[in-house]
Amino acid sequence: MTDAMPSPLTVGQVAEQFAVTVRTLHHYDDLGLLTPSERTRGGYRSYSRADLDRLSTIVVYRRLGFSLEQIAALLAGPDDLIEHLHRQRANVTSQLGQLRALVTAIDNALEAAMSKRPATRAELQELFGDGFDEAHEREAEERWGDTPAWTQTRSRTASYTPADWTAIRAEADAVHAAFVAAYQSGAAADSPAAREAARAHRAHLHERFYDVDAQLHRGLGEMYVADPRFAATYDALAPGLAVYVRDAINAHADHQGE
Amino acid sequence: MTDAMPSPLTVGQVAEQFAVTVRTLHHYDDLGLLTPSERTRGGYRSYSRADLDRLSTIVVYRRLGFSLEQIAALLAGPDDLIEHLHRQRANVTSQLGQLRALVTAIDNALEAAMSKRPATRAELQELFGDGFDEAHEREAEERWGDTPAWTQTRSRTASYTPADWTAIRAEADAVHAAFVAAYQSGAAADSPAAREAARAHRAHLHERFYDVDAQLHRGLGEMYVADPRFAATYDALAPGLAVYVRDAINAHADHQGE
DNA sequence: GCTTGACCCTCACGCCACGTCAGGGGCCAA
DNA sequence: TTGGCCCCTGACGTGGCGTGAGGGTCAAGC
Repeated sequence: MTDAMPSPLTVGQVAEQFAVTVRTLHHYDDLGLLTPSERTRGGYRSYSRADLDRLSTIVVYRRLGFSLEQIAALLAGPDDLIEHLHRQRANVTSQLGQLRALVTAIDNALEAAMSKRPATRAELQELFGDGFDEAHEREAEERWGDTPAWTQTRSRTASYTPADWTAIRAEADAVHAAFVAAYQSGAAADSPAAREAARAHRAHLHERFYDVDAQLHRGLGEMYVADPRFAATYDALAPGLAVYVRDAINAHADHQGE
Repeated sequence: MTDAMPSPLTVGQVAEQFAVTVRTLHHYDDLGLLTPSERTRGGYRSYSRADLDRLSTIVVYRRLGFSLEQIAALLAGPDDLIEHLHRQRANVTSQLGQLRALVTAIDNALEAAMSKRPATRAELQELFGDGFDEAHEREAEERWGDTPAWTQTRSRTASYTPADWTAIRAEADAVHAAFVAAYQSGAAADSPAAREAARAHRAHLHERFYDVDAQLHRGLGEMYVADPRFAATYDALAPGLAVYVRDAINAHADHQGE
């Protein structure tokens, strides 16, 4: 937690500090993208402070989705970063469009493959597992039965078809996956990736169950940490995830409020 | 344009009919995913009607983003297609979230890298090339000067910064890329991919320049075909694209109207 | 029957950013 | 000196094909 590290570092130390693997550093060395400025007598790579600066630039560019070749060009020439960023944005936006079309296609396939009657309890249970049994539902009723959110939830979910429920389940899984991906990539709880996951989380609840404003969203985040059953659900996906989710929700809300 | 093809087909014929490459068919054969039921004396692959049916299933699954391994499983076992579709949807949705976060990150980088003064004419010209000179602008003024769309465009674009303009350029490029990708993939003008591109096109204009309803959007589509300069711009990206864009816009509008 | 040209065959390497062994050596404390 | 942890350099694997190289096959026209 302190940066009182001696200046020349070994691969392992550098790897840990930048949350990359040793293999990645070897790879960058092979490509000539980041060659440590010294070697020890024994042949160990020895990274200077300047090497670390360069690496941090590389890591940032990588997070922006640049290829290693592009990064090398950016680091070498006085090329225009802004122009590269625009090209990159266009690429990513184009990919976004393709993916959105893909989701539409999948949804169409799903609709074609499924019947449209409202879902039975058995189907719900199969979809959501132990989390969706009668006891769970009765408790929710007792706990929130007189809140507007619960009323809204009851009226909206009553008409959902099996297709809707499986879509909802898929969305929920995707939201969880996004949180886990951000968390395990080492991104901070207020990083774009984490805030994006929080945004998706709120949008999911808002669209499928009940109106969620920033205030209520923060409350949910706190509950995920405070209520051991919610905490256990998240921590089962990745230890420490519940706290991360709460922090990401708060970061998202802060960011929106600006 | 007729399907009066003899039933046993060679790789080249099959490849053309399904818009895949010969190498792809070889690859599927290598994997055992699609082994043609016969060979000629000379060793040529010979695809029967049943082989073609199987291939069409494979192609559809590929468009839905399944891996070849998953497709093999789906074709082999009586596995649940619906479950696979949900998993696939969750994956794609997760990727969507990641990409959205990436766009945010890039935008932040761009904002950090650029100043915020309004853009100069020289900058606009550099960005948009020949399409943005004084003559062009005067003509536009004469042609549309008294329409509400043009008034709105003037008032909104006046405050755009260089960062805004480069983002707009990137978006426009992305929209074009989406049209070209859909067009060249062989997808019909009313396919999800093409309609998604049309949606992005309308959203782009709507957000950046002036309010575009379905009616106005259709009008623009017709103009892209009718006005030779617009048609030339699109056809330069890919011959026949102008007509495709118009048809995609109409398909999108029809779909929305349902 | 022979030539021609379009089509087909089977290897086999290349791509991208590493992951994952395997086999061997260095470093440091007890 | 021993042990345990770290480091080194190859070298192959991943997915879904693209792209040759080097050579055989087929149908049509002469």
